[in-house]
Parts: sequence; C-alpha cells; structure tokens
Amino acid sequence: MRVKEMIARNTRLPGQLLARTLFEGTPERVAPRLLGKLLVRRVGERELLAGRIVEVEAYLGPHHETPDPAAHSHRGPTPRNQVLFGPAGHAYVYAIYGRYFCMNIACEPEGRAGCILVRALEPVMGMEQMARNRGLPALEFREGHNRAFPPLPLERRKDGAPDLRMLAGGPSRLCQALGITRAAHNGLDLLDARSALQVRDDGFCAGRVRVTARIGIRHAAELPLRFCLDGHGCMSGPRQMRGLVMVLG
DNA sequence: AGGCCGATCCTCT
DNA sequence: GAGGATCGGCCTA
Repeated sequence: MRVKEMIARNTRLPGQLLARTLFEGTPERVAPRLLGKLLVRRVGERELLAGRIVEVEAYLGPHHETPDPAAHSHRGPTPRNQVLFGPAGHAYVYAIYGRYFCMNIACEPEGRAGCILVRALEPVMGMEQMARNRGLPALEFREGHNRAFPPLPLERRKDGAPDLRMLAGGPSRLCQALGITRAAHNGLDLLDARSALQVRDDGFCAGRVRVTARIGIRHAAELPLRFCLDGHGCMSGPRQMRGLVMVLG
C-alpha cells in the first residue's frame, strides 16, 4: 500500500481516474465520451507520456443489435480477442500488418465485447520521448513553448522537422509514440492507479464532436461510428470528412 | 499444412 | 494517389 501511494505521488499523474460505469455502456455511447480524456503511459517510476484522445472508433460486439463484421469480436472469442469479452475498461492491444500495434478499450459488461479503437492523440506530456519512440528527428521548441503544447501547425513544415500531428495521430502511431505493445500492455486495466497505462480525466470538456464513417475497413464501412473533436489538428485521415456534428450534453 | 489478408505507415510519383 | 513491407491469426482443406 505504501509503495502504491509513493508511485502515485511521485509520478504525479494528471487528472483522475474514470469510473468503470462509464465504459459499461454500448460502444457507440461510450466512444464520444472518451474524447478529451488523457491516455497516460507510465514508464518506470519517473517518466510520463500522455496524450489527449481526439479521435476514436466504436466496434460493436456480437451481442449488439447491429451486426459489425469489422469488429475483431464479430465471430466470438478467440485467444487473440479474449480481453474484449472481459470486463470494461481493459486494454486490447493487437498487432497489425506485421509491424504495428493498435489499442482498444473494452466496453460493456463481461461477456459482451464492444470496444473503442483509439485513433489519435494530441501529445500533452513527454513529446520529446514520443518523437524518439517514433524514430523522428528531435523536436525543436521555441522559447516558452517547451511546457505548454505549442500551436499546432496545420501544414507540414517545410524544413522537414516532424509535424506534431504525426507524433500520435493514427492508431499505430500513437502506440509507437507511447511505446504500447501487445506483450507489455494487452489486458491491462486502464482504470487502475497502479497500471502502466491509464485513461484519466483532467477536466477538459469536449466541444463539438464530428461523427463519420470509420476509416480503413472493408466491412460495415458505412456505419457512423468514428468520433473526433471537430476540426482538431491531430486527427488522422482526410481533413474534411462527411458527417454529423453533435454537442455532448 | 497452407493461403489469405488486415481497425497501418511510409515513400515515391 | 498508389504500392510495398511484413507476420500473426483465422479459415479452409
């Protein structure tokens, strides 16, 4: 207990943990509520990497009334996707294309397998380490901008320096930036203060949320299950995408 | 046992 | 905008 408290204090994690009930709803209900939350990676006892969730996609479990053949859980439990059928709030990390990882958050009560794919983060803490993790050149910060997040460039920089959007904009880019792997992080409880990977709330209020079709899938490609902070510079995919705008209440 | 293919990213045109 | 890298998981035989 003492050790846990020391870790919690020494790392000074931003914000606070979320309630598990938030994740026990259906994925299309949970997804927009994750926008603006922080995904926090603890590295050892001191280092902290964090990004604000600006884009997510919902994937519907096999019990959902709407079939979702794009979901990994669509055909029922397998050794790979078993975390999705467990309790809400746990990380499902899988490998894709032989070289990358993607991270999901399990939703719904145990036995149901809806989930949220985290697709893009706005880097908040540890940007320099994120750039190193991504194999990008060192970031250069202007005077006074090394603490607060610098303004987002909306166009690629001409000098070849990394576009800050590219640090963690994209489901595999964000895993690379935070050092998330299947071996180390699949199954972790994101709502446990001792976990190396957590979702936390620092009070940020999501404004307008854009709802569009999901990206990069073949099946059920029309379902409006992608949610992003409208117009945010760090979202992945096409800049202008057809969709509805909702305001969270 | 073998084949297919993906919730991606990067490079090049 | 197109194509290649690269391999684990899942399906078929």
